[in-house]
Amino acid sequence: MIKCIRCKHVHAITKSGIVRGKQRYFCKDCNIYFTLPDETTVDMKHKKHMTTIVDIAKALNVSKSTVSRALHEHEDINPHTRAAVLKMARQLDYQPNLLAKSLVRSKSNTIGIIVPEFLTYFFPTIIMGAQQVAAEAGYNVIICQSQESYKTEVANANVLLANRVDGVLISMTRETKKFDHFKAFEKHGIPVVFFNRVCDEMDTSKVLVNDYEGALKAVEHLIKNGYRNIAHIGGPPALLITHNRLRGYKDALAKYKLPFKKELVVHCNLSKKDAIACAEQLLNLKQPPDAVFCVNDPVAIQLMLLAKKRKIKIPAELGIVGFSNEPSGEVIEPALTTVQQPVADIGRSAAGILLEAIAKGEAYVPEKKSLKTTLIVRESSIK
Amino acid sequence: MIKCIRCKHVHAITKSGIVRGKQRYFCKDCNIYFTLPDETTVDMKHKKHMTTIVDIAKALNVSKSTVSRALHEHEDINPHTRAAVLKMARQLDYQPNLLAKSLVRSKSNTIGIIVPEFLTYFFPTIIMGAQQVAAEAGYNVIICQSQESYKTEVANANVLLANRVDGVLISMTRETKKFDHFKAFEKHGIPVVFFNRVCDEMDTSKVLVNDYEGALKAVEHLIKNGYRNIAHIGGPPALLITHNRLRGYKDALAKYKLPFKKELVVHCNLSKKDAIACAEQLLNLKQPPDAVFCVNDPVAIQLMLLAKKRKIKIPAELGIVGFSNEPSGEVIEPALTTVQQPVADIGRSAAGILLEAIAKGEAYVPEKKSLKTTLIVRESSIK
DNA sequence: ATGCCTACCGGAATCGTTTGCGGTAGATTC
DNA sequence: GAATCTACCGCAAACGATTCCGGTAGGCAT
Repeated sequence: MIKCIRCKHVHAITKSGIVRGKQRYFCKDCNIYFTLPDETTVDMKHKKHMTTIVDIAKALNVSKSTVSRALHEHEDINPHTRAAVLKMARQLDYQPNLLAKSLVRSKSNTIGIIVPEFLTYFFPTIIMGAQQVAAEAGYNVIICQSQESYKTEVANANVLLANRVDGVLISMTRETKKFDHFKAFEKHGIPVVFFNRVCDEMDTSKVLVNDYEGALKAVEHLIKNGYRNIAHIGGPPALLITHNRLRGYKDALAKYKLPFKKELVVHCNLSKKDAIACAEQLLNLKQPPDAVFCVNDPVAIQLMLLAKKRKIKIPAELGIVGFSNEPSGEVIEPALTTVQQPVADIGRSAAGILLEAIAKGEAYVPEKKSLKTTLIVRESSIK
Repeated sequence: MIKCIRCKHVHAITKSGIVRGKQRYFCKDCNIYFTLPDETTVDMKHKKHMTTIVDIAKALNVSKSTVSRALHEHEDINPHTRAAVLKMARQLDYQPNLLAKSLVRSKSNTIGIIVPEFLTYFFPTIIMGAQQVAAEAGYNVIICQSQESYKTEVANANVLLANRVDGVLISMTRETKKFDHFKAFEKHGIPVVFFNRVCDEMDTSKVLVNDYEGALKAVEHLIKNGYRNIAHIGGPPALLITHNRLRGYKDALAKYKLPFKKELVVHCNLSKKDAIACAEQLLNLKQPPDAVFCVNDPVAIQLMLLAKKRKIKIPAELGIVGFSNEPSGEVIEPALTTVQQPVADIGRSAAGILLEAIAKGEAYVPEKKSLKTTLIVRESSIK
């Protein structure tokens, strides 16, 4: 018969429905409902248990507060107990549970990064830089790829929010036009730093390279080397870099009183295929350029490949300058002159600013940082 | 005068030392110690509060259990209350606190990745692949760079342990000879999958590319193209890939009854400097090789650069094959023949296996996966 | 002996969830 | 009409830390 779990009697037991698959009983004496403990499931308590501070506390017969204090060089602790705790912690190889710590401190020591993609060397390098700085400060990094899609970018933001990151580094999608998902961070006091693809509508810190200046230097270099009919293969119009580099190109021409011819400017969506198309378009001109400033190195390389195929002599008949200094530019012949961006520095700067913002909290005032570019002169641009 | 916080009287109060900078009192009547509440610190409770389930619960006048259940399509919930909860959650724009969830579930939905470096395109691409499948399964990724240092690798492992990751993806340092930091994962039931630089001493899943087969194909290709005195620049002896590629090299020679000459095999630590040194060593031989199979593309490129400097004709006088198909190999002249590895697939496979291991728990049996390579024939190896 | 001090230690609340199980109202059954 | 059922809901205990503050033992002065 069924015994009441309290009075241990059997006389006043009645059934009382089935809950969650198990028969429930009611003891009229004790006025209590109960179900029988599950006999089937054997003690599967053999889960790999990680040692906690209570384990240490028990082993030493002290309270967990004491253990916690010992582990954090709190003043209210006897050096002897402290030593004992430290020793025991090592013995049981204790690993603090950062999740619990984050929960109670409401600080996760984690920063989030949202980048549009991860394929080129560009973003990985930035992330590496950021990760280095973060790691030194004891921060972890959660990385999200938005895949150039607004929708996943919003999802990414929510993931980071849900993980209670202490700050976020963002390079936007090229299709992002609404910014509520970014503003959500601000609303909760989570600092945000944009890099590269920045958001003008938000009053946060921003890190980018001085594209304008880089482009100016590049084109100026071509002019100084005797090129006069200089073309430009630009990037997609939606991107800020496109405008800035184009502006640098124009201003360099203006500075040396060279005419701006709009047939010498074409826009490329940065795919390999389109790069070749743009190159062809320029080389097919009745009056083809004697030099081209390209929006980035891959485009420059496609142009160079095409020119070589057509037996156009580089740099004698065609000077080429790229942008971004990718490894390939170094080994191609002739070696590609390019504008180097301090890629890892972008990540480092952004992370540094972010950590500062996290530390200062409310008191922090956003800053804009513009990183310098340097022209790397190789063979492709020296007549 | 000082009033007792309980009896509100002043007659039985005596001082009782100073704790944490504040005067403490003792009421002999109530037998109670107390300090005066701090008047100075004004209510700074205006911290940005994120809405929690109790906020929702209060707003709806239900218990937090009900809210939790409503949010998780639990069966014990009335569709109406569920709808109300969902609506209110949206109104207050509730973001679940994953830290708290992880704590109680003892499952963080996070996987860790330890890679030796982050500079080449190789590891970023793997990570991207892994990150993709992880994200699809709702997992976050924490990335650590060991910087090819055993010490930081151990530190990385501890970080991941402390963050209670559910699983780990590892590509070892080349100097790692002790594996306790890896075994710690096993001890706590955290599955580990090695990729690329695997650890033979551990009985876990491993993902790598079929280096042996790739090397075999590469050298066979050289032989078929008429090269007879084929050298090999290998990697550091500590790495498995070094052995496998060397084995492929040897077996290819044997297959075609070509003699193995040990002076034609040199080992390179993969740095640029050492690559040049190795290349020089081979080219300086009394009887220099007529072809070289290199452990990877960067090494092959350094060799090619040196050979070109010495006016050695490639591929006529020297055939070269690399390994890993890096972008630079495509633009160098002559274009580099290489063995392509499915890089992103490594990450995807490893992450897939890891997720499976996490899901199956104890029941999981480790597997070894070997990914196929493909030989990409370009110009540097066709006489 | 009586205050008051210092130097520690422990109890308990808290962070935001999940979850086992007890409780209850109203319907249904015998 | 009593026993039993269904369909919910709420209480409270975890999870593993941190931290506020009360408690206590022993020392020193008066």
